Amino acid sequence: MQYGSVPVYAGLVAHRTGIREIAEKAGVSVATVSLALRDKGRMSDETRVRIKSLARESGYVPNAAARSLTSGRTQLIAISIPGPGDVPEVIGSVQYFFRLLGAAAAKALELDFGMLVSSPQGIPGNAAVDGAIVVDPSVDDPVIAACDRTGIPVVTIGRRLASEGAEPPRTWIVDNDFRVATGTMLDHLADSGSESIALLATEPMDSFQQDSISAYREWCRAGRRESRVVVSGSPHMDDAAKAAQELLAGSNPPDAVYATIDTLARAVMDMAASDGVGIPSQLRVATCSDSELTRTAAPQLTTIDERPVRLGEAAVELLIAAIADPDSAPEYVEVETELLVRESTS
Amino acid sequence: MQYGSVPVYAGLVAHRTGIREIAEKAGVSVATVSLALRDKGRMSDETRVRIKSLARESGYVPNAAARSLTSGRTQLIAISIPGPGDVPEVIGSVQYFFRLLGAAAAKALELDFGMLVSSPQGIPGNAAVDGAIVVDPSVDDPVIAACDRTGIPVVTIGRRLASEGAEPPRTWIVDNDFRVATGTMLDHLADSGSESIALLATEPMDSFQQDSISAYREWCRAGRRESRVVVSGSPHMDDAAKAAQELLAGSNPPDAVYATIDTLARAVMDMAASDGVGIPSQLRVATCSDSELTRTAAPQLTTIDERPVRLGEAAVELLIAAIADPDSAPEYVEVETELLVRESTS
DNA sequence: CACTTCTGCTTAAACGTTTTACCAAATTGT
DNA sequence: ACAATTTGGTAAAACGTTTAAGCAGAAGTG
Repeated sequence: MQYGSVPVYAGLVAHRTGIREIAEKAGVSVATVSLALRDKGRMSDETRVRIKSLARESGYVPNAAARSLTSGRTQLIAISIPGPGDVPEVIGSVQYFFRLLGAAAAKALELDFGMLVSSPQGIPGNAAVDGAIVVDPSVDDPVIAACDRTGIPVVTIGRRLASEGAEPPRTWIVDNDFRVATGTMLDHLADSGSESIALLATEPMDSFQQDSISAYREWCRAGRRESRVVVSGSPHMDDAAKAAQELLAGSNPPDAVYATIDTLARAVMDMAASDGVGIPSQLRVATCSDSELTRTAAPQLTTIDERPVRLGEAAVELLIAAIADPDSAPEYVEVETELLVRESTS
Repeated sequence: MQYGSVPVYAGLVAHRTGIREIAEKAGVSVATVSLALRDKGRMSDETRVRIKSLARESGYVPNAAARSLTSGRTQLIAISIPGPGDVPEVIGSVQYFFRLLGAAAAKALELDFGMLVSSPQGIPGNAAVDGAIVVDPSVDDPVIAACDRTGIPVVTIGRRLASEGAEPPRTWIVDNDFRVATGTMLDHLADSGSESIALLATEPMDSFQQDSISAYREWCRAGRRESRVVVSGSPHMDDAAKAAQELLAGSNPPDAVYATIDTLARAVMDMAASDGVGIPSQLRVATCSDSELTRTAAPQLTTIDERPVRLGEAAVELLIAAIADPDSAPEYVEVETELLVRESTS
């Protein structure tokens, strides 16, 4: 019924009614229509209501390009996410990105903005955007550089590692406090009875792992414990397995491992299984980034949930606020992490 | 050096040079500049070259809104992907979507289009797009309905299940041939020595599983084998485990299972492990959607790779072709799947 | 030499809004 | 009763491009 009766695609694109036609029907000027629809200007209530209902009836949708032209705004923001290809398909990371992206898009939609997918290499050619979100910015991020050139605001999720010499441009930042999160995790492991806790990280190094490592070292120093950090060459399974072996094979292996990403945790679990080491009885394992994998692992993995949904939403809110008021000072917003204790540590 | 010396954000947005200023500098009219930059119109080579280099020097970027206004095109396409929340976070699905999205965005970029993330509920408010891609369309997809109303082309990835009564609107379709893929998989299992092969699927049902099931039934009939299909209530681990049990617990269990998604395959493997059934020696397991999970499972899982990258690229190419020529007839493009044989079946 | 046909531009309208400035009529204040 | 103010609008410019139409001079044609 809905389709089929009227051939919608007739070669000619459906004519969209504009402000002009509404003005004609209502017997007023286009200016009046424009003002009426946006609850501006002065006119009788009767006129305003009449225009609005007329607009609704005729299915009026304002032309985004025309609006854009006068306002100088596009109501579009770009989001740059380490894409497949750039990033090994670590399950936790992909799920994290996907949830973040979905939440950000939904929030943008709610605030009447569209979200453009940008590659980390740069923003789509001409598509002028009012601002950009950069997830896990690289040291010399091209998207940030591009925005900086045109003077549009940028919100990063995660900090950029400082590059030497160059003073970083003004950016708004949304991040977790991984120093606190790491401390909470280590406290939990210690409370559960772990005596020697090791940390397993991986190249490429980023602000998240950097923070975790330094917080770990401090925590160990404060508690007069020995610290032990192993950094895998890559997050891939083979490198991860090597790193796990290095960590566990020694004469006095740790009784707990905090691995910064899921493939590392998994490598540890596999190694433990093949050595007949019980989890959590003989070895506690925990990781960061909650995902389907950690929820359904056997045993289920204790993790830090970074709350990607909140990160995405916060970034969009911050960015849109910055767009609305370009003179506002950059802010730093912290999203609280949550420790999810599961079987692997209890 | 690059930053810091010049305060880029000075409250006032950086003035962007327009066609007018270039015209002034070059001592010609704006029309000439416009034509020169797009290799149109008649003018001396000298003038054209002069204008172009002037434009380059002054960092001219055409105003997208103004272009849009005259051309009626936005150079923007929307993509609707079952978002987190709508879809259980099945690892394979998320990785599939993520790769598809990344590839589609890159291809769009290459063809000078921007890609807008749209929720399955509808296209971002005013953001006028020239076309849309809908991944796994639902029966009464709101995005398709919206596009149909405004007469813009839609490419779906995966078919819509037919809804009764309503004739489906004209859409371009990109899909895998799951009938062929299923046949290939079943042949492989049979060639490996499997005598009784079962199929495990899940609600919600979609075109992909529907095709797989019917192909499976046909294949069994053709080979005079008994067919056995179990459909899980949901892709979640608990339901999947129940379905796996139902499949394996009987008096004469199958010696091979083809599970349509990874959580189902995983449930089967877990069940087998706890029953002490060897994989692949006593039970072969295979699934669809290649992901990090199937690559790193122990044993590694044989899967069908749907080639999400190719799907995404093909959809974008098709859509942009349809935008360029709105009168063209809808096409159906098939992306070949690939059988990835791994330990779990050999 | 008187035409036609190129060549290399220019002028101006158009795209669909928003916004500023202005105006006539009605109302209020004194 | 006259000025001041308020009400309910309107006209026109502006945003930055594209494009159709036109035009003067140069070059070619018979």
